[in-house]
Amino acid sequence: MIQQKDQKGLKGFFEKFLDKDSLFLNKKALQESYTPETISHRDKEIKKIAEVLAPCLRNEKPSNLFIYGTTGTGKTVSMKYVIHQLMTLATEREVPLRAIYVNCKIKKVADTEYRLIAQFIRDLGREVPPTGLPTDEVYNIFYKLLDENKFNLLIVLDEIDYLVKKTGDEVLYNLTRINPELKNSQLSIVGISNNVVFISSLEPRIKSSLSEEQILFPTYNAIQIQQILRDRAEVAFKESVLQEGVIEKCAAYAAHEHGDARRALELLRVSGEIAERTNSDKIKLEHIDEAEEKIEKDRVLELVESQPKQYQAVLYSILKIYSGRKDVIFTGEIYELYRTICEKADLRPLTQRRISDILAEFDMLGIINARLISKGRYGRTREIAMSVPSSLEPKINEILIKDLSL
DNA sequence: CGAGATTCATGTGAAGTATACCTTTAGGCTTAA
DNA sequence: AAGCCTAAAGGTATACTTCACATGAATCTCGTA
Repeated sequence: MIQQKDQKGLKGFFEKFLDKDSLFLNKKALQESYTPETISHRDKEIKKIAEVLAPCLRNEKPSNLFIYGTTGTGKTVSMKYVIHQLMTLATEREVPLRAIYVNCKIKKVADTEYRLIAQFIRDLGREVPPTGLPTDEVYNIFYKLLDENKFNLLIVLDEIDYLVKKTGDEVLYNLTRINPELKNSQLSIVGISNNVVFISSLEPRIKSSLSEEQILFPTYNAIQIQQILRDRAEVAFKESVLQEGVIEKCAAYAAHEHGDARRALELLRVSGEIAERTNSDKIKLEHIDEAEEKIEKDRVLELVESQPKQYQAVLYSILKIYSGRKDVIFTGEIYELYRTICEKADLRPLTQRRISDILAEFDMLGIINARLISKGRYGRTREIAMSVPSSLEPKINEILIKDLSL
């Protein structure tokens, strides 16, 4: 917070900020949205994707494709990379090809059947209302859009397991069955999932249709991550701003988390930001530790802040009980406290049924750790514990109190 | 003592409801001929 | 008479509620050793 007396110096501060040499050359290279020129250690996978999808350049329908592997193994980047190349070539050669990338995990965008199809339509350049239309009607608009113009459509469904978990596999069934109805265009689906066993949980007919081709992305080892980091760092940072061992340490942290390259890159970026902010002329090892903390903190706090009020009230009850007694909690206790909190926060309390679902969602988000247990004679319940670092609890508490105006 | 039966506290699926939003339709008003 | 606007009617998706049944191990019950 900048105090009154400092305000005169604000201009000076900005000037100094501008004059100061940035450690970064091109920070974008470390951001998640960045698609690098070349992707290391994924040649085989990328080639395979390309092989599967190539027919669409000849206006033939490529096989549906299913890609799986744990987080941060480069599934999304590789896919985006191939799409990018395909699209460039397609425009060059005037091949009628379009690609839609959707992340099904994003709430309120693509987490129901209706919203998913609506999102496709929007991506194809037509507006549809957020609700109110029959789902059939939305499908019809989609068909028509496809049939009006002749082109090949490539749909990439990232985190497809979330979609199925929430809405069932009917969507996939409908999508895989669209093709025979289309006269002009063709539709291919690429599903991406972190969950390795996901595909086997599908109904056989959908399973076979979706996974005409499958590609597994193996995890990176520490050496590979190091190289990925070096490649990106070269683009992102100015020369010799990295202290000896920084790359190795980032890689080690990430390898710890089963080879998650995304985390490693984020770690490196945030370390750079911290170094810059503290006026260090180099990124040092201790910046990484700080970054590690900051990332987790930001992730959790942002998540907490973005939750709807009801969800926050539930979380507040959990936090309140949990921080008073560092032990597992049961659903009943939470619900009881939740009701009194609703009263204080001027909220209409939801039913226990609903709270049960909300708790399950928190579990999925990784804010809490819930386990279904039976206490025999004393019933059955979820055994719940907070799963965020306890150092964050006061901060979360603060946010919740503010948001719920308690 | 041990095999079933019982029990508790809540999970969970299905169906129903409230709300917000959409399109269609019918009526009323305006306008131009 | 045609055209335009508005409000009501009729329909949907979504978030939530209600209802009813499922769960599963600690505990109880009761026949048997």
